[in-house]
Amino acid sequence: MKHNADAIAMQDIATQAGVSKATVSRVLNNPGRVSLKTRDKVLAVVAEMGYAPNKIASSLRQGRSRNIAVMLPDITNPYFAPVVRSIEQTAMQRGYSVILNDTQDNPALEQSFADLLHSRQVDGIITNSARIPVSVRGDALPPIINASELCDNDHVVKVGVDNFAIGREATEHLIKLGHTHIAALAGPARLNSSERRLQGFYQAMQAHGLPVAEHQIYHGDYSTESGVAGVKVLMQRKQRPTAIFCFGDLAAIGALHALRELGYQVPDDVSVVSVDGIALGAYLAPPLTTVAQPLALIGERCAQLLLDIIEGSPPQARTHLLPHTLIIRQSTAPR
Amino acid sequence: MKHNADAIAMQDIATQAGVSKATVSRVLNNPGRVSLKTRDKVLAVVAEMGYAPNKIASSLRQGRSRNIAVMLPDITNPYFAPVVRSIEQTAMQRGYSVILNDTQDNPALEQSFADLLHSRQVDGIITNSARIPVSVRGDALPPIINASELCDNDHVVKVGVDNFAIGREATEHLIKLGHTHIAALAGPARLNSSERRLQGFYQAMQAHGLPVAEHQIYHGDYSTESGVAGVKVLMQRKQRPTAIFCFGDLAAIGALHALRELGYQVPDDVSVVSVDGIALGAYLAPPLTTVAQPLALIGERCAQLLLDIIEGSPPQARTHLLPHTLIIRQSTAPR
DNA sequence: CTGAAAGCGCTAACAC
DNA sequence: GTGTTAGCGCTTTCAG
Repeated sequence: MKHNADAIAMQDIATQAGVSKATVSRVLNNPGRVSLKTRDKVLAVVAEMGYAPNKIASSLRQGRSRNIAVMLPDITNPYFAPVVRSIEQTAMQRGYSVILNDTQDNPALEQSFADLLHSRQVDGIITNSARIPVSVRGDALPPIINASELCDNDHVVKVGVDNFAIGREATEHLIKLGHTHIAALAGPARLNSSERRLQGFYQAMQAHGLPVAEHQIYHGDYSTESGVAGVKVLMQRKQRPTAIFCFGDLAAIGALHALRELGYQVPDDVSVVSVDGIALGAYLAPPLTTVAQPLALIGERCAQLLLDIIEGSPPQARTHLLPHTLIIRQSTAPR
Repeated sequence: MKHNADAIAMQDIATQAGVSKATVSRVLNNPGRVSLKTRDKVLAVVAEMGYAPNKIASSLRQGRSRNIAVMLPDITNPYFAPVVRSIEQTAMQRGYSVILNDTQDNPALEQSFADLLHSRQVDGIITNSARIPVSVRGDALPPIINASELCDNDHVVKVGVDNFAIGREATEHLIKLGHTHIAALAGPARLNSSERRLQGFYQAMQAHGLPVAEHQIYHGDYSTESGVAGVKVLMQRKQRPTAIFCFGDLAAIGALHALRELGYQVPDDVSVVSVDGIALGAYLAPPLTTVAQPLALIGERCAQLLLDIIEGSPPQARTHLLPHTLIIRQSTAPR
């Protein structure tokens, strides 16, 4: 006996309960429209036979899958895990399932995942890349949420943080501690998040009359390895920084590691501030000062907005910026 | 114009290309059975109209969804992310999508996710919990892979590591370094992985004539917080350990943190060895000695086995134990 | 409040 | 090599 060869269909329930398929369907989806008596009878048979409606058939008939896709560059980055978890929870509460797409930041893969929408396998997509893989035209909002890395397409709903303010506040924290030689261990120049943080950095420096030279900036890729590499470069430049602003916690972990290897004490010799607020930050040596993003909230908001669009209640606002928080721990100290 | 109101169906392609639906379907699924000429014509029309077959309809007709579900207790644990990524990649290569289920270790949720299988939304499940949420009877293998926490049901295919050997080898590493007072910061007693590692620990200690008392064991829950709590308890017991065997890297991170706070030097005062091999381990202070699990391989194997079962080629072996590796870094040192 | 019937878009026999 | 036909299992008019 094949484990699923004994599939029970709605017709079986109907026959057994002495009603029609239509009535069984109503009991399951619109209990209100059925008399209490038949309802109980049907429910009893359903329970007895262990019946579960075939969701594929239901999807086909209704023209929607009740699935959404989450596209992200790397599920291995601790930044994304809480976001995904929160998306999944919210979706589940609203009756949707989440299909995960780790794109490894590969445009070809992003495109292939976008076909899920086209082939009706998902009703919408939350993408954490600025490359919107679907042609967006017309006046209706497409069922797409653009998170983390925001694109500049006005027809797409975006959820993120104010990276400019984050860059400014992280830098100001360092400046207030008396640092004047501050290096920035940035992300890829092509990424919006990195560019905005960098602008915030420049603006804070300028506002305090602090000059910024090219050699104070290092462009990595947000990875731990790039944090290591960045520190090695930044610390051997003529004007050695007394503080480093890392654009992501993963890079900061690498930076802390490299600084330690080079024999510098954090925060005594060098202060380190970063961005993201991953859970592990509190357990690093030293515990990391960071501008935390509301990861769970970002995920929840993405899911709510996407499902609202899918279900016909598109939001008024296109861009949703969520609040960040500077968490001061022990990786920063007065100069 | 609704963005998807203009859905193109296979019939449209057929009409446009002057052939029947069936031929279009063949071109897309069995190109070999169609003449080169019609094939080209159909493909041209498909490309021109931007057609993508409705996967829901195909699924309904074929009786399989080409989706699989991955159930895990917490996507936020760095142990799972690489496993999931690898599952996703393998599944994609074989034409399947992955539905993610973060169960938060909640049996009720696990059950509700198992209904995905029942309602035909997925063709199989990879579960990282020992609670198999589907009644398994009969001789055929159910489309379920049990990973990480292995259950003792012989009808289920299991993928994991040899936790007994891991426990033994981690402990022996410490013993070889001259440690005799070794504490174990274990996981929940109800979990198979923790119990096996603990048995391995006992066996190694016994084999070297080292006594183990109750007070050398602390049962946490694999979390960072439990690592902190465990160290605080273990270090204030009469016979203070000179080495701690943490049953997971996350707990080890907490342990390292707590040890630092209590003023102990690792590895000078206390050695720490752990299990998992998460990427961050190499960047901790000090870099963590750990018994690494082959995370990507585990994920890949889970996916391959599940898809093999789904596609009718069930494996001969029920239990698949994958190789672990002791990675010696700087958190352990001679007594 | 309930049933009959149509059909979502596709694939797989089965003919030709 | 290609077309015709019959559903997959469900939901939803439309009658009654």
